[in-house]
Amino acid sequence: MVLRVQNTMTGQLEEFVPLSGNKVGMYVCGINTYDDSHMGHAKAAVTFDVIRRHIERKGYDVTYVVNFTDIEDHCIERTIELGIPLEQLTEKYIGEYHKDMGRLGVRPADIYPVASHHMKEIIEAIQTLIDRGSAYEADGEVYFDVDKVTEFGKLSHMKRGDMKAGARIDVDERKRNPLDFVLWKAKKPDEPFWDSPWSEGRPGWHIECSVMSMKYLGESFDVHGGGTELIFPHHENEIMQSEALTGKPFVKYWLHGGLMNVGDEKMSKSLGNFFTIKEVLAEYDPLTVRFFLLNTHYKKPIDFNRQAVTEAGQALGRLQNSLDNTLHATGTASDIEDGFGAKVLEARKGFDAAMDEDFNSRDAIAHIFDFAREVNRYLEGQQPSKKSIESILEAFREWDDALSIFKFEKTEVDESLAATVEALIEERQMARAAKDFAKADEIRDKLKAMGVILEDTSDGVKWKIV
RNA sequence: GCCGAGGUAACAUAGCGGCUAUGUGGCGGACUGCAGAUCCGUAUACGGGAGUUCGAAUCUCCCCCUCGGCUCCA
Repeated sequence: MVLRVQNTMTGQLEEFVPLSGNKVGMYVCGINTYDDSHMGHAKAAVTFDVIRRHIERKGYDVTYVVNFTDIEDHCIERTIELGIPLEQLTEKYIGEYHKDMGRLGVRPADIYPVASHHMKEIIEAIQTLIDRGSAYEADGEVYFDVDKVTEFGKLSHMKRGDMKAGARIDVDERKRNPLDFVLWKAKKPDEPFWDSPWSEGRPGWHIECSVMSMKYLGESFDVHGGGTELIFPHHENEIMQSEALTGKPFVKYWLHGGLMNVGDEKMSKSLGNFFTIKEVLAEYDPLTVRFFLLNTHYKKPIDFNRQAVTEAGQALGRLQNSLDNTLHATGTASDIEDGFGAKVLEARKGFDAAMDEDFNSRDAIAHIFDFAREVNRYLEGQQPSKKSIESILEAFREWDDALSIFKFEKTEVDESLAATVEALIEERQMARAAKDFAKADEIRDKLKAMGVILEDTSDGVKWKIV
Protein backbone atom coordinates (compact mmCIF):
# COMPACT_ATOMS: atom_id res chain seq x y z
CA MET A 1 0.00 0.00 0.00
CA VAL A 2 1.28 3.42 -0.83
CA LEU A 3 0.87 6.42 1.38
CA ARG A 4 -0.67 9.44 -0.25
CA VAL A 5 -0.65 12.91 1.23
CA GLN A 6 -2.47 16.11 0.42
CA ASN A 7 0.27 18.64 -0.29
CA THR A 8 -0.68 22.27 0.24
CA MET A 9 2.06 23.31 -2.17
CA THR A 10 0.52 21.50 -5.13
CA GLY A 11 -3.05 21.17 -3.91
CA GLN A 12 -2.84 17.53 -4.93
CA LEU A 13 -2.99 14.16 -3.28
CA GLU A 14 0.53 12.86 -3.94
CA GLU A 15 2.31 9.60 -3.39
CA PHE A 16 4.70 9.97 -0.48
CA VAL A 17 8.28 9.42 -1.59
CA PRO A 18 10.96 10.74 0.76
CA LEU A 19 13.90 12.73 -0.60
CA SER A 20 16.47 10.18 0.43
CA GLY A 21 15.59 6.53 0.76
CA ASN A 22 14.21 5.53 4.09
CA LYS A 23 14.91 8.73 5.98
CA VAL A 24 12.19 11.26 6.61
CA GLY A 25 12.78 14.71 8.04
CA MET A 26 9.70 16.29 9.58
CA TYR A 27 9.32 19.73 11.12
CA VAL A 28 6.21 21.05 12.80
CA CYS A 29 5.59 24.51 14.19
CA GLY A 30 5.19 24.27 17.92
CA ILE A 31 4.06 27.04 20.19
CA ASN A 32 5.02 30.48 21.37
CA THR A 33 6.14 30.01 24.93
CA TYR A 34 4.19 32.63 26.82
CA ASP A 35 1.14 30.80 28.14
CA ASP A 36 -0.53 27.44 28.68
CA SER A 37 -1.44 25.59 25.51
CA HIS A 38 -5.08 25.42 24.48
CA MET A 39 -7.11 22.82 22.60
CA GLY A 40 -6.06 24.23 19.25
CA HIS A 41 -2.47 23.43 20.11
CA ALA A 42 -3.60 20.00 21.27
CA LYS A 43 -5.24 19.37 17.91
CA ALA A 44 -2.05 20.29 16.08
CA ALA A 45 0.17 18.23 18.36
CA VAL A 46 -2.06 15.13 18.21
CA THR A 47 -2.54 15.47 14.46
CA PHE A 48 1.16 15.49 13.71
CA ASP A 49 1.86 12.89 16.37
CA VAL A 50 -0.41 10.51 14.49
CA ILE A 51 1.05 11.49 11.13
CA ARG A 52 4.54 10.85 12.47
CA ARG A 53 3.45 7.51 13.95
CA HIS A 54 1.91 6.40 10.70
CA ILE A 55 4.94 7.35 8.62
CA GLU A 56 7.03 5.33 11.05
CA ARG A 57 4.60 2.44 10.83
CA LYS A 58 5.23 2.45 7.09
CA GLY A 59 8.83 1.63 7.92
CA TYR A 60 10.45 5.03 7.54
CA ASP A 61 13.05 6.38 9.88
CA VAL A 62 11.63 9.74 10.95
CA THR A 63 13.52 12.59 12.53
CA TYR A 64 10.81 14.67 14.12
CA VAL A 65 11.49 18.28 15.07
CA VAL A 66 9.08 20.59 16.89
CA ASN A 67 10.21 24.12 17.62
CA PHE A 68 9.52 26.57 20.41
CA THR A 69 9.40 30.25 19.51
CA ASP A 70 10.26 32.32 22.53
CA ILE A 71 11.13 35.60 20.84
CA GLU A 72 8.02 37.27 19.55
CA ASP A 73 5.69 39.99 20.71
CA HIS A 74 3.65 38.01 23.21
CA CYS A 75 6.67 36.46 24.90
CA ILE A 76 8.31 39.84 25.17
CA GLU A 77 5.21 41.51 26.54
CA ARG A 78 4.88 38.74 29.06
CA THR A 79 8.45 38.82 30.26
CA ILE A 80 8.19 42.58 30.77
CA GLU A 81 4.84 42.24 32.47
CA LEU A 82 6.07 39.56 34.86
CA GLY A 83 9.46 41.17 35.30
CA ILE A 84 11.27 37.89 34.81
CA PRO A 85 14.06 36.98 32.42
CA LEU A 86 12.99 35.60 29.06
CA GLU A 87 14.77 32.30 29.72
CA GLN A 88 12.65 31.73 32.78
CA LEU A 89 9.43 32.29 30.85
CA THR A 90 10.63 30.04 28.05
CA GLU A 91 11.57 27.27 30.43
CA LYS A 92 8.31 27.44 32.32
CA TYR A 93 6.07 27.11 29.28
CA ILE A 94 8.19 24.50 27.57
CA GLY A 95 7.75 22.49 30.74
CA GLU A 96 3.99 23.02 30.71
CA TYR A 97 3.81 22.06 27.04
CA HIS A 98 5.57 18.78 27.68
CA LYS A 99 3.32 18.04 30.63
CA ASP A 100 0.12 18.76 28.68
CA MET A 101 1.11 16.92 25.53
CA GLY A 102 2.49 14.01 27.52
CA ARG A 103 -0.88 13.54 29.16
CA LEU A 104 -2.45 13.55 25.70
CA GLY A 105 -0.23 10.68 24.67
CA VAL A 106 1.82 12.74 22.24
CA ARG A 107 5.15 11.03 21.73
CA PRO A 108 8.08 13.38 22.28
CA ALA A 109 9.82 14.79 19.23
CA ASP A 110 13.43 13.89 18.59
CA ILE A 111 14.53 17.51 18.83
CA TYR A 112 12.87 20.58 20.34
CA PRO A 113 14.91 23.57 19.19
CA VAL A 114 14.34 26.91 20.93
CA ALA A 115 14.62 30.16 18.99
CA SER A 116 16.65 32.06 21.57
CA HIS A 117 19.25 29.28 21.64
CA HIS A 118 19.98 29.75 17.94
CA MET A 119 20.77 33.45 17.84
CA LYS A 120 24.20 32.97 16.30
CA GLU A 121 22.84 30.93 13.40
CA ILE A 122 19.92 33.32 12.91
CA ILE A 123 22.24 36.35 12.67
CA GLU A 124 24.49 34.49 10.23
CA ALA A 125 21.52 33.61 8.06
CA ILE A 126 20.33 37.22 7.99
CA GLN A 127 23.84 38.40 7.07
CA THR A 128 23.95 35.88 4.23
CA LEU A 129 20.61 37.13 2.93
CA ILE A 130 21.93 40.70 2.96
CA ASP A 131 25.15 39.62 1.23
CA ARG A 132 23.16 37.93 -1.49
CA GLY A 133 20.98 40.94 -2.04
CA SER A 134 17.84 39.21 -0.75
CA ALA A 135 17.53 41.52 2.22
CA TYR A 136 18.25 45.15 3.05
CA GLU A 137 18.90 47.19 6.15
CA ALA A 138 17.05 50.32 7.19
CA ASP A 139 17.38 52.10 10.55
CA GLY A 140 18.92 49.11 12.29
CA GLU A 141 16.21 46.81 10.98
CA VAL A 142 16.56 44.23 8.27
CA TYR A 143 13.83 43.36 5.78
CA PHE A 144 13.48 40.54 3.34
CA ASP A 145 13.12 41.87 -0.19
CA VAL A 146 10.15 40.12 -1.67
CA ASP A 147 10.71 41.67 -5.11
CA LYS A 148 13.86 39.59 -5.47
CA VAL A 149 11.81 36.41 -5.40
CA THR A 150 10.56 35.11 -8.71
CA GLU A 151 8.24 32.47 -7.32
CA PHE A 152 6.20 34.54 -4.93
CA GLY A 153 3.12 32.84 -3.47
CA LYS A 154 4.12 29.24 -4.20
CA LEU A 155 2.37 27.87 -1.17
CA SER A 156 -0.63 30.15 -0.70
CA HIS A 157 -1.20 30.37 -4.48
CA MET A 158 -1.55 34.10 -4.43
CA LYS A 159 -0.08 36.65 -6.76
CA ARG A 160 1.60 39.78 -5.50
CA GLY A 161 -1.26 41.95 -6.70
CA ASP A 162 -3.83 39.81 -4.92
CA MET A 163 -2.65 40.89 -1.55
CA LYS A 164 -4.50 43.48 0.39
CA ALA A 165 -1.54 45.12 2.02
CA GLY A 166 -2.16 46.35 5.50
CA ALA A 167 -5.48 44.52 5.80
CA ARG A 168 -4.99 44.29 9.51
CA ILE A 169 -1.64 45.80 10.29
CA ASP A 170 -0.35 49.18 9.19
CA VAL A 171 2.37 49.06 6.61
CA ASP A 172 5.80 50.05 7.87
CA GLU A 173 7.01 52.92 5.70
CA ARG A 174 10.59 51.71 5.81
CA LYS A 175 9.65 48.72 3.70
CA ARG A 176 10.32 48.95 -0.01
CA ASN A 177 7.36 46.72 -0.69
CA PRO A 178 4.50 46.30 1.79
CA LEU A 179 4.93 42.53 1.47
CA ASP A 180 8.54 42.67 2.68
CA PHE A 181 8.85 41.16 6.11
CA VAL A 182 11.20 41.83 8.95
CA LEU A 183 14.22 39.62 9.61
CA TRP A 184 15.71 41.74 12.38
CA LYS A 185 13.99 44.25 14.62
CA ALA A 186 15.74 46.97 16.60
CA LYS A 187 14.95 46.84 20.32
CA LYS A 188 12.44 49.02 22.07
CA PRO A 189 12.95 50.15 25.65
CA ASP A 190 12.82 47.31 28.24
CA GLU A 191 12.83 44.62 25.60
CA PRO A 192 15.26 41.72 25.68
CA PHE A 193 17.87 42.12 22.96
CA TRP A 194 20.87 40.54 21.28
CA ASP A 195 23.84 42.15 19.58
CA SER A 196 23.95 42.13 15.83
CA PRO A 197 25.77 43.95 13.02
CA TRP A 198 22.67 46.11 12.52
CA SER A 199 21.43 46.99 15.97
CA GLU A 200 20.74 45.65 19.41
CA GLY A 201 17.50 43.86 18.79
CA ARG A 202 15.85 40.58 17.98
CA PRO A 203 14.90 38.41 15.02
CA GLY A 204 11.59 38.68 13.22
CA TRP A 205 9.01 35.98 13.43
CA HIS A 206 9.81 33.69 10.48
CA ILE A 207 13.56 33.39 10.30
CA GLU A 208 13.99 31.10 13.32
CA CYS A 209 11.96 28.32 11.72
CA SER A 210 14.07 28.37 8.56
CA VAL A 211 17.29 28.35 10.52
CA MET A 212 16.33 25.66 12.99
CA SER A 213 14.61 23.32 10.57
CA MET A 214 17.54 23.39 8.16
CA LYS A 215 20.06 23.05 10.97
CA TYR A 216 18.54 19.78 12.14
CA LEU A 217 17.05 18.38 8.94
CA GLY A 218 19.22 19.74 6.16
CA GLU A 219 18.63 22.32 3.46
CA SER A 220 15.85 20.28 1.90
CA PHE A 221 13.60 18.04 3.93
CA ASP A 222 10.42 16.04 3.55
CA VAL A 223 7.56 17.24 5.69
CA HIS A 224 6.65 20.58 7.19
CA GLY A 225 3.43 20.87 9.16
CA GLY A 226 1.32 23.39 11.00
CA GLY A 227 -2.14 24.88 11.21
CA THR A 228 -3.77 26.39 8.12
CA GLU A 229 -3.48 29.89 9.51
CA LEU A 230 0.29 29.63 9.12
CA ILE A 231 0.24 29.13 5.36
CA PHE A 232 0.46 32.83 4.83
CA PRO A 233 2.53 34.63 5.80
CA HIS A 234 4.60 32.37 8.03
CA HIS A 235 5.26 29.36 5.83
CA GLU A 236 5.32 31.36 2.63
CA ASN A 237 8.02 33.56 4.10
CA GLU A 238 9.94 30.57 5.39
CA ILE A 239 10.07 29.22 1.87
CA MET A 240 11.26 32.48 0.35
CA GLN A 241 14.02 33.09 2.85
CA SER A 242 15.16 29.47 3.00
CA GLU A 243 15.37 29.10 -0.73
CA ALA A 244 17.09 32.47 -1.05
CA LEU A 245 19.59 31.14 1.47
CA THR A 246 20.33 27.79 -0.13
CA GLY A 247 19.12 27.97 -3.71
CA LYS A 248 17.48 24.60 -3.13
CA PRO A 249 13.87 23.55 -2.70
CA PHE A 250 13.04 23.89 0.98
CA VAL A 251 10.32 21.33 1.74
CA LYS A 252 8.74 18.57 -0.33
CA TYR A 253 5.39 18.06 1.42
CA TRP A 254 3.48 20.79 3.22
CA LEU A 255 0.73 19.47 5.50
CA HIS A 256 -1.74 21.79 7.16
CA GLY A 257 -4.31 20.93 9.78
CA GLY A 258 -7.73 22.53 10.17
CA LEU A 259 -8.29 24.80 13.11
CA MET A 260 -10.18 24.27 16.34
CA ASN A 261 -13.31 26.37 16.40
CA VAL A 262 -15.64 27.48 19.11
CA GLY A 263 -19.01 28.02 17.56
CA ASP A 264 -18.25 29.77 14.30
CA GLU A 265 -14.93 31.24 15.25
CA LYS A 266 -11.47 29.78 15.51
CA MET A 267 -10.17 29.18 18.98
CA SER A 268 -7.39 31.60 19.75
CA LYS A 269 -5.71 33.45 22.51
CA SER A 270 -6.50 36.82 21.01
CA LEU A 271 -10.22 36.11 20.72
CA GLY A 272 -10.25 34.87 24.28
CA ASN A 273 -12.47 31.93 23.40
CA PHE A 274 -9.99 29.23 24.24
CA PHE A 275 -10.07 26.22 26.50
CA THR A 276 -6.70 25.21 27.89
CA ILE A 277 -5.64 21.60 27.74
CA LYS A 278 -5.41 21.61 31.52
CA GLU A 279 -9.02 22.65 32.03
CA VAL A 280 -10.30 20.16 29.47
CA LEU A 281 -8.30 17.33 31.02
CA ALA A 282 -9.73 18.23 34.41
CA GLU A 283 -13.10 17.28 32.97
CA TYR A 284 -12.38 14.55 30.44
CA ASP A 285 -10.21 11.48 30.11
CA PRO A 286 -7.10 12.17 27.98
CA LEU A 287 -7.93 9.25 25.71
CA THR A 288 -11.39 10.71 25.14
CA VAL A 289 -9.86 14.03 24.17
CA ARG A 290 -7.45 12.31 21.81
CA PHE A 291 -10.25 10.30 20.28
CA PHE A 292 -12.32 13.45 19.89
CA LEU A 293 -9.47 15.07 17.97
CA LEU A 294 -8.87 12.07 15.73
CA ASN A 295 -12.50 11.44 14.95
CA THR A 296 -12.40 14.11 12.27
CA HIS A 297 -10.00 14.24 9.35
CA TYR A 298 -7.09 16.47 10.33
CA LYS A 299 -7.63 18.92 7.47
CA LYS A 300 -11.05 19.82 8.75
CA PRO A 301 -11.86 22.26 11.47
CA ILE A 302 -13.37 20.84 14.65
CA ASP A 303 -15.90 22.66 16.73
CA PHE A 304 -15.08 22.39 20.39
CA ASN A 305 -18.06 21.89 22.66
CA ARG A 306 -18.85 19.71 25.63
CA GLN A 307 -21.53 17.69 23.89
CA ALA A 308 -19.11 16.70 21.15
CA VAL A 309 -16.40 15.63 23.60
CA THR A 310 -18.93 13.74 25.71
CA GLU A 311 -20.16 11.90 22.63
CA ALA A 312 -16.61 11.08 21.69
CA GLY A 313 -16.19 9.55 25.14
CA GLN A 314 -19.28 7.39 24.67
CA ALA A 315 -18.15 6.27 21.26
CA LEU A 316 -14.66 5.41 22.46
CA GLY A 317 -16.26 3.57 25.37
CA ARG A 318 -17.90 1.28 22.90
CA LEU A 319 -14.55 0.34 21.39
CA GLN A 320 -12.84 0.01 24.75
CA ASN A 321 -15.70 -2.21 25.90
CA SER A 322 -15.10 -4.52 23.02
CA LEU A 323 -11.40 -4.59 23.78
CA ASP A 324 -12.10 -5.27 27.48
CA ASN A 325 -14.36 -8.14 26.55
CA THR A 326 -11.58 -9.60 24.49
CA LEU A 327 -9.02 -9.11 27.24
CA HIS A 328 -11.28 -10.98 29.66
CA ALA A 329 -12.38 -13.67 27.26
CA THR A 330 -11.17 -17.11 28.09
CA GLY A 331 -10.20 -18.91 24.95
CA THR A 332 -10.73 -22.60 24.47
CA ALA A 333 -7.74 -24.80 25.15
CA SER A 334 -7.53 -25.85 21.55
CA ASP A 335 -5.59 -23.74 19.15
CA ILE A 336 -8.11 -24.05 16.40
CA GLU A 337 -8.57 -21.86 13.37
CA ASP A 338 -12.23 -20.89 13.46
CA GLY A 339 -12.18 -18.48 10.57
CA PHE A 340 -12.32 -15.29 12.58
CA GLY A 341 -8.79 -14.48 11.55
CA ALA A 342 -10.10 -13.45 8.15
CA LYS A 343 -12.29 -10.77 9.77
CA VAL A 344 -9.30 -9.48 11.69
CA LEU A 345 -7.21 -9.29 8.57
CA GLU A 346 -9.95 -7.48 6.71
CA ALA A 347 -10.29 -4.89 9.47
CA ARG A 348 -6.55 -4.32 9.64
CA LYS A 349 -6.37 -3.84 5.90
CA GLY A 350 -9.25 -1.39 5.99
CA PHE A 351 -7.61 0.57 8.77
CA ASP A 352 -4.27 0.79 6.98
CA ALA A 353 -5.86 1.75 3.69
CA ALA A 354 -7.68 4.60 5.43
CA MET A 355 -4.53 5.86 7.12
CA ASP A 356 -2.65 5.64 3.84
CA GLU A 357 -5.13 8.01 2.28
CA ASP A 358 -3.83 11.24 3.76
CA PHE A 359 -3.97 9.95 7.34
CA ASN A 360 -7.73 9.55 7.39
CA SER A 361 -8.06 8.63 11.04
CA ARG A 362 -11.82 9.11 10.92
CA ASP A 363 -12.26 6.50 8.25
CA ALA A 364 -9.76 4.26 10.02
CA ILE A 365 -11.79 4.52 13.24
CA ALA A 366 -14.97 3.62 11.35
CA HIS A 367 -13.27 0.33 10.47
CA ILE A 368 -12.59 -0.29 14.15
CA PHE A 369 -16.28 0.26 14.93
CA ASP A 370 -17.29 -2.28 12.34
CA PHE A 371 -14.74 -4.65 13.73
CA ALA A 372 -15.88 -4.10 17.32
CA ARG A 373 -19.36 -5.26 16.37
CA GLU A 374 -17.93 -8.38 14.78
CA VAL A 375 -15.88 -9.04 17.88
CA ASN A 376 -18.81 -8.58 20.24
CA ARG A 377 -20.88 -10.95 18.19
CA TYR A 378 -18.06 -13.44 18.04
CA LEU A 379 -17.43 -13.38 21.77
CA GLU A 380 -21.10 -13.83 22.54
CA GLY A 381 -21.35 -16.84 20.30
CA GLN A 382 -19.61 -20.16 20.56
CA GLN A 383 -16.45 -20.47 22.62
CA PRO A 384 -13.82 -18.32 20.96
CA SER A 385 -10.43 -19.79 20.21
CA LYS A 386 -7.23 -18.66 21.83
CA LYS A 387 -5.75 -18.04 18.47
CA SER A 388 -8.56 -15.71 17.43
CA ILE A 389 -8.49 -13.88 20.73
CA GLU A 390 -4.79 -13.31 20.27
CA SER A 391 -5.21 -11.99 16.75
CA ILE A 392 -7.96 -9.62 17.88
CA LEU A 393 -5.69 -8.26 20.57
CA GLU A 394 -2.90 -7.92 18.10
CA ALA A 395 -5.11 -5.79 15.87
CA PHE A 396 -6.06 -3.56 18.79
CA ARG A 397 -2.42 -3.22 19.77
CA GLU A 398 -1.52 -2.20 16.28
CA TRP A 399 -4.27 0.38 16.12
CA ASP A 400 -3.21 1.69 19.47
CA ASP A 401 0.31 2.02 18.19
CA ALA A 402 -1.11 4.19 15.41
CA LEU A 403 -3.62 6.25 17.39
CA SER A 404 -2.97 5.64 21.08
CA ILE A 405 -6.59 5.60 22.21
CA PHE A 406 -6.93 2.32 24.15
CA LYS A 407 -6.24 0.93 27.58
CA PHE A 408 -4.86 -2.59 27.72
CA GLU A 409 -4.30 -3.22 31.37
CA LYS A 410 -6.93 -5.20 33.17
CA THR A 411 -7.76 -3.08 36.17
CA GLU A 412 -5.85 -4.43 39.13
CA VAL A 413 -8.11 -4.99 42.07
CA ASP A 414 -6.73 -5.76 45.47
CA GLU A 415 -7.92 -8.97 47.07
CA SER A 416 -9.79 -7.59 50.03
CA LEU A 417 -11.87 -5.35 47.79
CA ALA A 418 -12.50 -8.24 45.43
CA ALA A 419 -13.64 -10.38 48.34
CA THR A 420 -15.99 -7.66 49.55
CA VAL A 421 -17.46 -7.23 46.10
CA GLU A 422 -17.85 -10.96 45.57
CA ALA A 423 -19.61 -11.27 48.91
CA LEU A 424 -22.02 -8.49 48.06
CA ILE A 425 -22.73 -10.00 44.69
CA GLU A 426 -23.42 -13.32 46.34
CA GLU A 427 -25.80 -11.62 48.74
CA ARG A 428 -27.53 -9.87 45.85
CA GLN A 429 -27.88 -13.11 43.93
CA MET A 430 -29.63 -14.65 46.91
CA ALA A 431 -31.94 -11.67 47.15
CA ARG A 432 -32.70 -11.97 43.44
CA ALA A 433 -33.39 -15.66 43.78
CA ALA A 434 -35.79 -14.81 46.58
CA LYS A 435 -37.31 -12.11 44.33
CA ASP A 436 -36.37 -9.48 46.86
CA PHE A 437 -35.54 -6.98 44.12
CA ALA A 438 -35.58 -3.98 46.38
CA LYS A 439 -32.72 -5.44 48.32
CA ALA A 440 -30.94 -6.54 45.15
CA ASP A 441 -31.09 -3.02 43.76
CA GLU A 442 -29.95 -1.59 47.04
CA ILE A 443 -26.84 -3.74 46.90
CA ARG A 444 -26.23 -2.79 43.30
CA ASP A 445 -26.46 0.89 44.25
CA LYS A 446 -24.08 0.35 47.11
CA LEU A 447 -21.56 -1.24 44.78
CA LYS A 448 -22.04 1.57 42.33
CA ALA A 449 -21.17 4.04 45.06
CA MET A 450 -17.96 2.04 45.54
CA GLY A 451 -17.25 2.45 41.85
CA VAL A 452 -18.25 -1.07 40.92
CA ILE A 453 -20.51 -1.60 37.91
CA LEU A 454 -22.46 -4.85 37.65
CA GLU A 455 -23.60 -6.53 34.51
CA ASP A 456 -26.02 -9.41 34.65
CA THR A 457 -25.27 -11.63 31.71
CA SER A 458 -26.21 -15.09 30.65
CA ASP A 459 -22.76 -16.14 31.85
CA GLY A 460 -23.42 -14.89 35.34
CA VAL A 461 -22.73 -11.57 36.98
CA LYS A 462 -19.74 -9.59 35.73
CA TRP A 463 -18.32 -6.58 37.47
CA LYS A 464 -15.77 -3.94 36.82
CA ILE A 465 -14.26 -0.93 38.51
CA VAL A 466 -14.78 2.42 36.89
C1' G B 1 -11.20 41.96 -4.08
C1' C B 2 -7.84 37.60 -4.13
C1' C B 3 -6.28 32.52 -2.23
C1' G B 4 -7.84 28.15 0.44
C1' A B 5 -11.24 24.73 3.02
C1' G B 6 -16.25 23.43 3.59
C1' G B 7 -22.04 22.85 3.20
C1' U B 8 -24.11 14.71 4.00
C1' A B 9 -30.19 12.32 7.75
C1' A B 10 -31.84 14.96 14.90
C1' C B 11 -26.51 15.96 15.84
C1' A B 12 -21.39 14.85 14.65
C1' U B 13 -18.39 12.68 10.93
C1' A B 14 -16.63 9.20 6.39
C1' G B 15 -17.44 8.33 1.36
C1' C B 16 -16.25 11.50 -3.72
C1' G B 17 -19.45 7.94 -10.63
C1' G B 18 -23.31 2.20 -9.60
C1' C B 19 -22.57 -1.48 -3.40
C1' U B 20 -26.96 3.95 0.85
C1' A B 21 -21.73 4.62 5.62
C1' U B 22 -19.70 5.20 11.23
C1' G B 23 -20.86 7.03 16.15
C1' U B 24 -24.36 9.39 19.52
C1' G B 25 -29.56 9.91 19.81
C1' G B 26 -35.04 7.92 17.98
C1' C B 27 -38.25 3.79 17.24
C1' G B 28 -39.19 -1.75 17.41
C1' G B 29 -37.33 -6.51 18.97
C1' A B 30 -33.83 -10.34 21.64
C1' C B 31 -31.47 -11.04 26.52
C1' U B 32 -33.06 -9.14 31.65
C1' G B 33 -37.17 -8.86 37.76
C1' C B 34 -35.36 -3.92 36.48
C1' A B 35 -30.98 -1.37 34.84
C1' G B 36 -26.58 -1.60 32.03
C1' A B 37 -23.69 -3.79 28.28
C1' U B 38 -24.37 -6.45 23.80
C1' C B 39 -26.88 -8.26 19.43
C1' C B 40 -30.85 -7.99 15.53
C1' G B 41 -34.18 -4.84 12.80
C1' U B 42 -35.87 0.17 11.38
C1' A B 43 -36.69 5.49 10.10
C1' U B 44 -34.67 10.23 8.67
C1' A B 45 -29.29 12.46 3.78
C1' C B 46 -26.23 14.42 0.43
C1' G B 47 -26.97 23.74 0.09
C1' G B 48 -29.82 25.44 -4.71
C1' G B 49 -30.12 25.30 -10.17
C1' A B 50 -28.56 23.65 -14.94
C1' G B 51 -25.52 20.05 -17.61
C1' U B 52 -22.42 15.38 -18.79
C1' U B 53 -23.72 10.03 -18.15
C1' C B 54 -27.36 4.07 -18.98
C1' G B 55 -26.45 5.85 -13.85
C1' A B 56 -24.18 11.76 -9.89
C1' A B 57 -23.17 13.25 -2.52
C1' U B 58 -19.59 11.91 -6.05
C1' C B 59 -17.70 14.95 -12.66
C1' U B 60 -18.63 20.20 -15.26
C1' C B 61 -20.69 25.17 -15.01
C1' C B 62 -23.48 29.00 -12.41
C1' C B 63 -25.48 30.73 -7.82
C1' C B 64 -26.21 30.92 -2.35
C1' C B 65 -24.18 30.31 2.55
C1' U B 66 -20.15 29.30 6.41
C1' C B 67 -15.15 29.27 8.08
C1' G B 68 -9.78 30.40 7.57
C1' G B 69 -5.81 33.59 5.40
C1' C B 70 -4.22 38.39 3.04
C1' U B 71 2.10 40.43 8.18
C1' C B 72 -0.34 38.22 16.55
C1' C B 73 -1.62 32.88 15.58
C1' A B 74 -1.18 25.36 15.91
